[in-house]
Amino acid sequence: MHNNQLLAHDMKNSKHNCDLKSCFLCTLCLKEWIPAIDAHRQTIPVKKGEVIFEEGDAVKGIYFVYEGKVKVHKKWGNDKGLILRIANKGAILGHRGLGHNHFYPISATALEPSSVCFIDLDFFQSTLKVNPQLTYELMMFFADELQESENNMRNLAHMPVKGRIAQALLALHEKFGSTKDNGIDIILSRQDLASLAGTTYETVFRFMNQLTEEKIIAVTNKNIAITNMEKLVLLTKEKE
Amino acid sequence: MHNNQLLAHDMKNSKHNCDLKSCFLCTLCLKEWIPAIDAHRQTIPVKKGEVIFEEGDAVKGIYFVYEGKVKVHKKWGNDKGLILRIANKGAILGHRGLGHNHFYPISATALEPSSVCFIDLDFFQSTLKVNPQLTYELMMFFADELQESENNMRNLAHMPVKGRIAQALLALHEKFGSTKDNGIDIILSRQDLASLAGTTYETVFRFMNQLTEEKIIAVTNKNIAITNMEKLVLLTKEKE
DNA sequence: ATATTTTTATGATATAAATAATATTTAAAT
DNA sequence: ATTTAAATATTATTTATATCATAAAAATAT
Repeated sequence: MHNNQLLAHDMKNSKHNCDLKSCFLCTLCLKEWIPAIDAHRQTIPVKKGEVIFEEGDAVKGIYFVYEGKVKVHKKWGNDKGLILRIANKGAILGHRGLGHNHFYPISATALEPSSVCFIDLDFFQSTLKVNPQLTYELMMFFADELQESENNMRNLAHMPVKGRIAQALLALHEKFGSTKDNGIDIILSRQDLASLAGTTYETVFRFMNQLTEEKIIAVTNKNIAITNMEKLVLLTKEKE
Repeated sequence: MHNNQLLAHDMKNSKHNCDLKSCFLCTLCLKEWIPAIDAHRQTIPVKKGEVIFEEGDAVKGIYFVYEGKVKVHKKWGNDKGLILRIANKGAILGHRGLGHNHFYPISATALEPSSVCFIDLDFFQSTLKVNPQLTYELMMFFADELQESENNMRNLAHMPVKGRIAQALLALHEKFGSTKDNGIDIILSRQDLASLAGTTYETVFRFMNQLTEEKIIAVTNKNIAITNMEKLVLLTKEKE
């Protein structure tokens, strides 16, 4: 459904094609296989806010982010949700659609103008067969993701909201680094930050104010800078 | 003199050693590799409540459950925790220790007298190299686990406790089936059920009473029977 | 340039679920 | 067999966080 629209776009934009050497797929494949990837990939430009695939869609293939940032999220009802991950340059996307369920368990939405590379499922399966190293690393990647997911699960169950917000900020800082003025190099709406910490907009608003008052963070426009890393880390630590 | 000892030892082992054809590992390996597994495996009996490995321990290898049930859990503070999974016969255990972090992110504790098969990491890595099919299926298994973990994450973030308890009971029923008298075929303490639903003992106590009053479940001794599946499922569907 | 939608701001109120406190039953250990 | 420890039962109280309500400011579309 969404894919049809997206596929229609890609013919025009060949200038944004990736360099075939920096993403999860290309760095882990035999170099002899790269031409095959080149022949099968489809580069798809996505606008900010555009949905790449949606929870419940049949899995047709797998994506790699060439440019931009994409949020991976799950819905609950029609106004709540949870962001599970933010995929950036080079990251694999849609791999949750592998496994024995052939429908995406999550949605992917661009947070900024992005460009993703699409590989259809059949070709991806062949790629796995031809590249055991890729299969192995994909397995390892899943192991890491599972570990992180279960950490987050434990945090949702037991860590107070303020700690979860702190944790989210630390993870964003770790993943996206900081700009020249020490701000975390990603722009997120407060609602998205709330969905990342598993809470509501209002609660994020309140605690962000509190963190600012405590001089643990500094917010300029939409840019968040961590000014007291120790205290922020302390907030994520279990008590007693 | 040695003979008697050996005989006794053999008898003990043959009773508890696995048949090399039913677990995750053995069903997915080339049959030619089975003797190698046989030579490297170590069967370990574990008592009820015994810790097989603990969160933070260095990863030495991987386990397969031959007999019994093992809870996989994460700690928070020293009195709180979260059960992530209950591994039963045939299941792989400790695979969260694969990935790039070489310390177990979780603990494994036997819920009943069990028997597990230990494979050291080096040999397991060789096994993966020799058996691409195993690597592939392990990757798929991780994909499934990640999907389940993220479902649970969303539920922890948004589903009310009663729904999460319902969800936990449904998952237990799905996984362990039921005894002749329609009870879910696992005995869990209320505290473990609480840790599985991500809540406290008292809250589980309250809602289990409520579910019993509503004739959705029936509890006899420690055995839980689902008497109204539809209503139980409905509780997991209530949004907003 | 103006209308409309989305995001942000902020206090008041409601409530779900945790915590606390205590009694009792059951299981494990000496 | 008896002490000790662990699991269960139960109600009252507290608190953390969501919900509600409303307004202003930005951003996006017309």
